[in-house]
Amino acid sequence: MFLALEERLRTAVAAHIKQRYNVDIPVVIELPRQQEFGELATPVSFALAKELKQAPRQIAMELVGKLTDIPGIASIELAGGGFLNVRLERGAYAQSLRAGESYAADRTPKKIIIEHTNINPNKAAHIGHLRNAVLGDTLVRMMRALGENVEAQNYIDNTGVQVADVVAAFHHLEKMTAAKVVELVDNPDVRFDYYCWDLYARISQHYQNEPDALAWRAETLHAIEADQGDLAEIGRIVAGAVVHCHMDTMYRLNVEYDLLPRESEILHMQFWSAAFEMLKERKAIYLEDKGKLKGCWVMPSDLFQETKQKDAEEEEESKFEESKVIVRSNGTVTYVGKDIAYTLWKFGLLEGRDFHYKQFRSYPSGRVAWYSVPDASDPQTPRFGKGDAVFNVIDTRQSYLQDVVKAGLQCLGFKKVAENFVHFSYEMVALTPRCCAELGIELSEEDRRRPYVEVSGRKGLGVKADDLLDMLIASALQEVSSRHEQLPYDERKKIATQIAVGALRYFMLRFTRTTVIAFDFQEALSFEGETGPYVQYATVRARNILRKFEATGESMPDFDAELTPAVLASQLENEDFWQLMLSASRLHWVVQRSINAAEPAQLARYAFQVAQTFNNFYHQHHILKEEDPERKVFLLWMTQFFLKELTAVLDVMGIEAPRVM
RNA sequence: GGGCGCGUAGCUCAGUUGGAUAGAGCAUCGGCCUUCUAAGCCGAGGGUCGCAGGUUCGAGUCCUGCCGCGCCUACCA
Repeated sequence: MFLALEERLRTAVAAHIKQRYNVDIPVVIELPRQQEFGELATPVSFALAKELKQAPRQIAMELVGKLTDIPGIASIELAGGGFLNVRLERGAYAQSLRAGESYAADRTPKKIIIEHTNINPNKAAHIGHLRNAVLGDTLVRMMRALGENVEAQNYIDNTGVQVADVVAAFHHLEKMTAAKVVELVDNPDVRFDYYCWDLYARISQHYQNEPDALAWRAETLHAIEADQGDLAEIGRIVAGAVVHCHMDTMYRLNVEYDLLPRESEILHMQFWSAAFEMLKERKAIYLEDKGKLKGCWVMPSDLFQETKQKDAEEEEESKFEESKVIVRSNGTVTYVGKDIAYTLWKFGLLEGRDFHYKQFRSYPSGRVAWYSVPDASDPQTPRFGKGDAVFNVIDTRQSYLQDVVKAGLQCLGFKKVAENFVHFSYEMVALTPRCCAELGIELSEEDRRRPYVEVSGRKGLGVKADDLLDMLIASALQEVSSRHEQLPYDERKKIATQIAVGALRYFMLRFTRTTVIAFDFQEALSFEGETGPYVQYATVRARNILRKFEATGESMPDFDAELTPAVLASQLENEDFWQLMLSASRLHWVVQRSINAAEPAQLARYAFQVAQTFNNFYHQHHILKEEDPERKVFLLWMTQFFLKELTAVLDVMGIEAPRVM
């Protein structure tokens, strides 16, 4: 609703400017800094002043006189040096909200592929992976809220170095056969992903101490690629079991997937050979015949890096900018090469190549996660891939590689496609030195002086996702139990879990993508202030009002009959009421803005602000004690409206609204 | 060396594609529970927006230079 009004205003102003001044300038619509200024504002007169060489205030005055009769808008006023402040028709606005007019996309949905999570299936998920999954899943939900057709993919690198290292560790350090590893997976007393976490740290340490052991890695990688023997078998077991662990962990956080494409199938279906032919044909890569990259197929660096002009001397010195190897001299393809092939598939550009699919698991929501298999697709398989746009949620450290992939698309002549290939990057989650101390991790003198230390799977340095979630649940459960002793344990546990997930998802979302999260237990475990539970608590308060009202024996009024446009208009003269309703009605507008800005943190911030507005309102107006019957009916409807809207906001963030708290 | 990013209150962070008086949370101090749940509300103190120039009606935001910090710059992924 708000989104539609903003759009209407923008169009009207732009049309008028075009007609009267014959100027095409972008009309910026913003929220006024202070609410007394109205609901919307535009500084367009300033931009126009520059264009027309006239005083902004003069232009603004002319505009005010002409911009009348825009439906839904009560007035436009001149303010300051030339701002146009816009006030909405409160009654009409409320009327449309009450009638349940909601956002409806008036365009055909686009197919959007969002890849996120992508954890190497060789160890438990940690807090860094959580940021990825929460950002990715929230992006998925935001796009769906705007009506897009979204496919959530979680890419499984089950044939890479990381899996190989753990496989080698099982074989060489643990002396386990494939059968023994299966026993371990089936042992209910062992958390397999945690076991692998420790094992991975162990073998990484072992490689450091005895570099000769690195031969194990090569041997294992070879076995996995050839898909033969006990090592390959262990590889399948490890990757398969750990993926299940990750899926369980993510499901605890309300994260669901549509498709798990696996690297083994990208190899098996020979996506690469098709991509290789395309790249060679388009001369995007060439066979290096000299220097240290002799024998490799490489992509020249100028294709994916913008470099300044340099004189010969500098060129001589520059040993850092080199071509990117796509195919190694031994003929094997690098990760980037595979990713180019996979990206081509995502856009439906790998003709004649597709995965085969089977069901991986189904969720209680009804969604089914599929995964790629080497042969024999399930006949029920939906259509995967062929995206209009692709978002890769990958941390910023991989920007370089994502640039190479994008350059690959451009070189192949897919310019438009490359524009719709988005690296949705974000900064890492690091540990504060204090956090390391709490975990009992010894740091070097140098690291202790840093603001934060990078999480490292190789070093086993990190906070596991499930551990953090367990801590949050335990903490929330204590609080819930102290407040609701009489509730059955299962119920309390369920609420505690909702609160824990709310706290965790909100924590991961409230930072903008470019901010390094220096993880701190105290901050992450907080349920007060700008947190998920604060927002959840506001919904519980609203729910309590409605519940208490019904407990008095009164039945809910017939809002349709009682809340006439005149009643709405008169009640909304109260500024508090108007601000709350306005604030709660902006979800789609905020989602659209968050997507435009590529910044889910804006949505989190909005949720907090709406909750804050409600809490303020809650303290000032006692609804159940309201004596004016008309006002009481109105406030009950407002409460209901607020509850519905804030619940919807939380849902876009993947956070549930608990029944009680 | 080059690329990307960051630097805003004691701490952690926002700052709406250049706009109106720079905002939150935490922490500190002071109020508010016989009230629809205090996981809350109200109030106070706290700022050279890293530094120096520039662009303009207007700069925390854009440009240049410098300082500090982080990441990337593999025939690993």
